[in-house]
Amino acid sequence: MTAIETAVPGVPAEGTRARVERAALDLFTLRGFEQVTTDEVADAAGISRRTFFRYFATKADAVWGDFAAHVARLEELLADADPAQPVLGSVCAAYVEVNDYVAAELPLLRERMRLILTEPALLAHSQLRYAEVDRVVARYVAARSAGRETDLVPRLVAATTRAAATTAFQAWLRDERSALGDHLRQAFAELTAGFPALLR
Amino acid sequence: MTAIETAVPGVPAEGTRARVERAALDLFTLRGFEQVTTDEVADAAGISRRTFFRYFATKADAVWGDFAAHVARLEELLADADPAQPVLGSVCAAYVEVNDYVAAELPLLRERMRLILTEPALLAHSQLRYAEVDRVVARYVAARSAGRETDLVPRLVAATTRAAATTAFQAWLRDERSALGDHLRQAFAELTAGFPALLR
DNA sequence: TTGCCGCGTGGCACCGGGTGTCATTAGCCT
DNA sequence: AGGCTAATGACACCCGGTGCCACGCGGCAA
Repeated sequence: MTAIETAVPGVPAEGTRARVERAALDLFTLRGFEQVTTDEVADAAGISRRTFFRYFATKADAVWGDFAAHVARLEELLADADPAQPVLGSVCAAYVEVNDYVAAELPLLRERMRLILTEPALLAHSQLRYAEVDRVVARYVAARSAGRETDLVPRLVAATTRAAATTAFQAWLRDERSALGDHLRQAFAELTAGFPALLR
Repeated sequence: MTAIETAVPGVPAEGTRARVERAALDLFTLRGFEQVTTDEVADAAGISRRTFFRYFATKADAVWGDFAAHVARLEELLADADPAQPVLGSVCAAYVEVNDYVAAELPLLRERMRLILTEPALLAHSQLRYAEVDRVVARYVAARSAGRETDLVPRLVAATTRAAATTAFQAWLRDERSALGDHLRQAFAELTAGFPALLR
């Protein structure tokens, strides 16, 4: 496969990153993450393998988009949360809001998340990304409950809410027509109420 | 570094696996997972690199011991659980019991878990191992609640209880003299009660 | 215009994890 | 003794990731 546009050295590239992401997503979705080499992705995007690794630290990073901005937004939402609201409620609300995408972005999100939650190598890698999210949440809970970020409860809230969110994403992926927000709210409702669906 | 015992080809090896695990654990703990090559581990254990990968599918697998047996025991505990007990309680109890180690095994467990939860590459890899655990738990919850393994609630229980268990392990690692069971019970108590520690 | 410089780029060599293949060797069975 | 099985080790290879260097474009100053 050859390049659509030949890259010009010395030029700021202007949209190269997005083009590489598209090529990566397409190839990974089509043939599977492990079956595609970084050489092929780079080639499809019209850059060299070496340059690919200047845009993305690892092969896996090419599917995450601007995840750092996502985490930053979550952090802002938590910082702006009403202190009168319960801590756990604020965390869940922030998760719901940060994942409130406009309709046009949903297909891309689906593609990303399908890869991340389906491909073993990407699922493993996700743990490293989600660790950043956990730290943000744990820090917030610690601050609100006058504890330390490394205490059991802040970490527990971070780990379990994130697990719930991930599970909601899985459910969303399985049902093409469902709304992500509904799954998230249902998952958090179960979690915060101690799984009432299991009472019998 | 040279071998303690030179391996004899054709002989069943008898304890080679355990020797490799020890060498790996020692080296990883001493110098860090990524800083040690599989060549060095193999050499320290007196085998070739190629043979190392016959005992362990990946470098990371050398720190997990017989994890499949661990998962199998959890599955048995769940199968033998009292059907009169609440589902969630059975899952938590099984987690506590499967992690009820005799004192002599605790230092080894600490070493393993410290590596797994501290080294980024191992933390990422852990996701793949824990996915097996999640499936076992989700299957049990689905069976008890007349649902499917892929439904939201079974997956949710599996993901959140496992997240709670992992968090308990982290707390245990931070406190040298604490009991793992105490952390697990406390984490599960918080989880199943909807985090009462956060009420204010 | 000429010459210099910064920077994105690509080529290349290298490292390390992981795999397929093949020859070697020992124990065992007949 | 001869043949079979199974564990091993050597070798070549693939691929992700990195360090290094040379190239070429645009911009800037003289």
